[in-house]
Amino acid sequence: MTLIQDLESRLAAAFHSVLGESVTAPVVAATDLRFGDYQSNAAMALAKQRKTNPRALAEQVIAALDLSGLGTADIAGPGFINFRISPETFAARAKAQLADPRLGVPLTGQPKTIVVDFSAPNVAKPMHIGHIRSTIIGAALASIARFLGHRVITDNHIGDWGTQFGMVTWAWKQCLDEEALLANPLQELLRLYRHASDLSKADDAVREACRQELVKLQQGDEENFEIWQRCIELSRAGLDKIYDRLDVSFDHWLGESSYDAALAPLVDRLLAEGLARESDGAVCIFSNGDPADPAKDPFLTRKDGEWTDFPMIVRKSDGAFNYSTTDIATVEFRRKEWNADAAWYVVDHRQSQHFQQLFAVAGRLDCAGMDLRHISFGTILGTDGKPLKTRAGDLPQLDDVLDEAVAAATTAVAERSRVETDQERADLAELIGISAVKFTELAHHRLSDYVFDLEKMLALHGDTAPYIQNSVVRCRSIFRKLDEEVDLASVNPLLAEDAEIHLARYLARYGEVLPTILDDHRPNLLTAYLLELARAYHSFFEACPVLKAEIPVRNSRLVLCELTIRVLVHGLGLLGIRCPERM
RNA sequence: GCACCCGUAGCUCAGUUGGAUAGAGCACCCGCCUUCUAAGCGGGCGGUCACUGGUUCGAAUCCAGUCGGGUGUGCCA
Repeated sequence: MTLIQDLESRLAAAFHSVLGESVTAPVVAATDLRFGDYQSNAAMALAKQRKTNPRALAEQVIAALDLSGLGTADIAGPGFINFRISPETFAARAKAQLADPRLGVPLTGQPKTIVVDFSAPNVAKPMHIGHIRSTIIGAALASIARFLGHRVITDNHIGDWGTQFGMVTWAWKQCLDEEALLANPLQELLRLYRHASDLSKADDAVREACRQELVKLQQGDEENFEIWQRCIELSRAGLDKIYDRLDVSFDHWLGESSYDAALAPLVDRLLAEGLARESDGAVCIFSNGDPADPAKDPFLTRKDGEWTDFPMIVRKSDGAFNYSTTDIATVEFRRKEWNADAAWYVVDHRQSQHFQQLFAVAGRLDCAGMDLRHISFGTILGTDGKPLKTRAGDLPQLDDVLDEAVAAATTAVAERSRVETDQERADLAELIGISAVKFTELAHHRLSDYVFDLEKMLALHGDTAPYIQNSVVRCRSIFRKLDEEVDLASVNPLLAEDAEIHLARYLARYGEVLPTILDDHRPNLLTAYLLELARAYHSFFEACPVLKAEIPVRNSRLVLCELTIRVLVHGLGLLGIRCPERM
């Protein structure tokens, strides 16, 4: 049980004895430590409902409140109830947390089967900087949900059956450079894609030819299928390399092509059941009048002063299926085969309209009970405040960005690091460079656009991954210099100094912070917490010598050190970030 | 036109169901390494939370409107 849970149940009991009925009395971490450790505003809210005096109610509740073994409570202002946790309580918490493999984090009361759909790059194109948000946020949310006790299935729904394959296939037949393909497969595939893409923008005949190549592929043409297969193999190897580097993996790689066989029957069924109909040669799903407000209807749009149809196209007039078709087939598969209760789509905000339609369609099918979420995110900007691009006007490739980050980290390591061998320095630079990129990504609110600034990301100080990693490294250094075995499990910590109490206070919050992340799918709540904890540790480190302290105090401090390492390493681990031994 | 997202310190960003004097980091200024890793610590400077109304004991947060920015808007994904 977390401190908040403990306080809430005791507070609820006190309210019950005063009011004679059950009420919920939320407790939150205090907004300002001057007021205490935790606070509840419940007396004000409940007094308002009952039209009584909030302060008087709070006083009655406090009189009835049993906080034995926790701390004290008092009333402030119009009726805030402030809780002050005793150092002894924090000490006991630290001891228990150290003995708990879950570090004080409760399991969810309602475990669900959740499919997390993230990353999902288009095959035949190298991953670019835009893929990093989905990949990093998705991986973090998946591992957090899993740790909290959900059954999580991660699925890389790669784009391997869409229009870009028509383009690549067309260009492959026109101008494939076999030598270049062997030397650098992804670059050659990208060249082919760009070649076709550029030409088809200017030339309708090329555009049509590309479309036809896709139709042939989807209809089982042997030559096109062979080309497709080779593209997939080559691309997959390139993608694996990047995922290794990012330390990201998936339970499944069920791309669009996995659903190929389901597409035609799906469209037939939609037609037969009257859920879709033909329009301009395409098969489309239209509004069914729900919701009644046309502004909220994802199948309507306003044009020339009238609400007009904005259908979801499930079969194009050329006969090919598209993204919408595979997505409907995919959600049905996840429901039926995996028995999923929920699916989280970690995809950028520009596709929100698509997901509104998809979710509405799922509701009309057998997926009605599923909790479908579009976990959208904003755009990555350059330092000029505009969407990040290379000089050529494309998005920078992810591998190049990671290389740049590692190069910057290499310089920093050369200047600062205490590690000795070249190999250690190279490993450390790779770790720090990539950690910094990942952490920066996770530290932002996912919905806001953010400026991608390598220099700040790899800063030697400030709110960055290295700041947290450094606190772990400093902490580990103490244990390295400790010249005896200490049985930390048997230590009963004593907390006297402010810095010790403050550190223990933040350690106790780990189990309170983690579950809140899933309320709105916000990994940045965890980065903020870890930064606070690292800050508390650095302050403690300066103020409270460990090895020089007398035995009982020293052992207390060792408990705090060990627990800090565990929480920081665990928290960073959930975010997909490792800690070095030294730096 | 319509829909969605955003507007907080010079810069980059936090701010959990509405809470108390709105917080970090960077930059700038002043201190701290013969003592466990200075990628650190302590202190200072810095904001009319875009604007206007409303809801109430209380609003950066909720509602309405205005201004500014971004994104999407029938066969791309």
